[in-house]
Amino acid sequence: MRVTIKDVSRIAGVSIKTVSRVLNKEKYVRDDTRAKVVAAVAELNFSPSLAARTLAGSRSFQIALIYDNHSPYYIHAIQAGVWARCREQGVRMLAQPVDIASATLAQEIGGLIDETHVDGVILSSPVTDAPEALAELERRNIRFVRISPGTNHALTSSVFMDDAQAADDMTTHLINQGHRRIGFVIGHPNHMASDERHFGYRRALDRAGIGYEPSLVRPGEFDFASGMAAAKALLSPQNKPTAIFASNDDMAAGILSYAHHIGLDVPRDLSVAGFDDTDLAQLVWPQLTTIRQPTRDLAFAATGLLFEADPVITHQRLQHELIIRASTTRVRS
Amino acid sequence: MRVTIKDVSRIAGVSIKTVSRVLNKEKYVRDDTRAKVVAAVAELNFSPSLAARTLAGSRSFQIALIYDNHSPYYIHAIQAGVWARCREQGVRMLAQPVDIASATLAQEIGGLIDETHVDGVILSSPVTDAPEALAELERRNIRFVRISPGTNHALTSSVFMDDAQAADDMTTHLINQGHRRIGFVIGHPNHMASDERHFGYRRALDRAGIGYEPSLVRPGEFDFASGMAAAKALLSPQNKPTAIFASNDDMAAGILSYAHHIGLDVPRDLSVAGFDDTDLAQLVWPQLTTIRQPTRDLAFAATGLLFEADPVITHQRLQHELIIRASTTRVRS
DNA sequence: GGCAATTAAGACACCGCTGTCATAACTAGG
DNA sequence: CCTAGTTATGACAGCGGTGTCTTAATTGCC
Repeated sequence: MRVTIKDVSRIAGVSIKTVSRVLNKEKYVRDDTRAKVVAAVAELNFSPSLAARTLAGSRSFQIALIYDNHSPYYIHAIQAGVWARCREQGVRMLAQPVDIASATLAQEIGGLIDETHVDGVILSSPVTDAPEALAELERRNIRFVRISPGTNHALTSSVFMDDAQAADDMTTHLINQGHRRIGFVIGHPNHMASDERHFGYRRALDRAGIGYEPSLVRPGEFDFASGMAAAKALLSPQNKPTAIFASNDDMAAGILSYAHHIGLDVPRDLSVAGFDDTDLAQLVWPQLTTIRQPTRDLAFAATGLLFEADPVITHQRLQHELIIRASTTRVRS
Repeated sequence: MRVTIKDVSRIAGVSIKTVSRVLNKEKYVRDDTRAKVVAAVAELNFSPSLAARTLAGSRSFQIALIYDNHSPYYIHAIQAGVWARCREQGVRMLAQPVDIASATLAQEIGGLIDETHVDGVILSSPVTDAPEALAELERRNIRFVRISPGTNHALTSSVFMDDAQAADDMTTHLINQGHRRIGFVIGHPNHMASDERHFGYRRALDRAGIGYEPSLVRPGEFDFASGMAAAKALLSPQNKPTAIFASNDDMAAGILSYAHHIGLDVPRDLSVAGFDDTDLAQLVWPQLTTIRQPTRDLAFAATGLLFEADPVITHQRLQHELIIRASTTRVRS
């Protein structure tokens, strides 16, 4: 049979309510009483039933992480960050993949909340900007924090980095290395960060007095294949970029692959830069110059905001970092 | 206020027990009664409280996926497979990372089960072979299925692939391409699959009448860095392998990187093969010849076994596939 | 030492469902 | 038409905790 709070109370010689107080770290328990309870809990190896606590109380000790992102690296880092913070709080994490294009998105999220009574929700991009999802969460009046939202910043607490500034930094770095014809691959249109990065690229060019040339800019989807395709278009004879800056590492890897394929030497013939600093950046050759996005830390911080006692809306910006590796170099004169 | 089964029963004009019957697809409900209930559920957009169902009933509609694996690709695929199967069953998945080296492993798993009352557990390698974890699950008499266990096969249902045969296939492929000096990088010692793959490599050599040369075999840890380190050791002048077979793709990527670093052309000067066919295999250049491990399908199948009504111990072998890409070629004469 | 304020502990209802048991409504066979 | 068996539905307790309220014990202060 399952060990219950009753067993603990019997062993400790107190009422179940007192055990409950100790479990929940409430005050008004004498130290010696607390000690007896703690001892009984240890002796019986008691873990309280989440189901019962949820049903009787006003908390469920669970939060949900909702995501729709097909980059394993990104998701892995996000999960790790959320999980680590949950662990500190003694709260369970429910990982919930969704499809933001699905017609039943709101229903799924609503059902999740009703079924599980989660205490809060973490939204990762691009679910952060799915109106149906946001509306559903608002309607249920549940606390949620967004990681790198692109829109509607006043709505909730959020954590993010400055994507525009990061892209600006990278572009400026390339310019400082003498590059003037810098290709750019835009990210997935669903992600607001894509716009920001695009904007940062353009701003840096502007400031340097370099004209923005549409033929040097290509759409992408954040995946390897679209990186390859973009490279193919950008590396045509009339374009002749000396560097290509991709909006994420996967696409940069695609560019590398295509460049090798047509016999270019990176970085001698072409500099390639990525964005995100996922593990992949170091698993390709040459290793990618990229922007370190503090993904795990963003997730960790976001989860911390969710647990904040005072639910005031807070925005936390985490610092990115320009990581210079072997895939970029000074332009040949 | 929350919508409860009472609200549904009132709208439908039946008792709460009847609503419960419909929810649980029990028999002994007339079709017209069922229709009334279904309509009321839809009208109120009712989702039953998991906490209440868990507490009152004998099921929790949740299972746990326990893993300790630092390959994002692998975990991503495993999660996706488990999740897809859970979704079909209307069951929630609790993802639980653990540290199999931790002294509190058993306690953590025990606590998880006591707290959440999960209906079953999926174990992914290498937790599949952590004795404390297995003992704890046995002690709690909970159903669990293992994905690619290395030991103790009679203990539980499991799904797996034939790692030895796969490594044999790959080695044989290299031999057929004329390679005789084939280096091998062993996987992480915690993983039983490492032994199997190592064994398969050796068996293929044997069959071809090629001697097993310890200097051509190096330990690894399943990560990029250990692949690089192994390459450094293997590519010494006295060794001169014409091919290196790594026990996973991450290490193969490390080998590629080191080979490029010292100016080797892959596959002209050196063939490199991986194992797993993670996304990474196509994100490096040249793309890796590797073994496709049906990771997602393994997870999907394992979860299916967990839901099997009749809990008979079943072992399901899924087929691997030799994927030939650009990183290997005929040996130069 | 007496009284109010504070601290400490327990009694008990109840959270929203399911399991068990009782009972009502049908169906079939003689 | 009656009885037994089957099908359909409901009443009610109880799962294991927490919230609220009550009461007892202790403390502080004049």
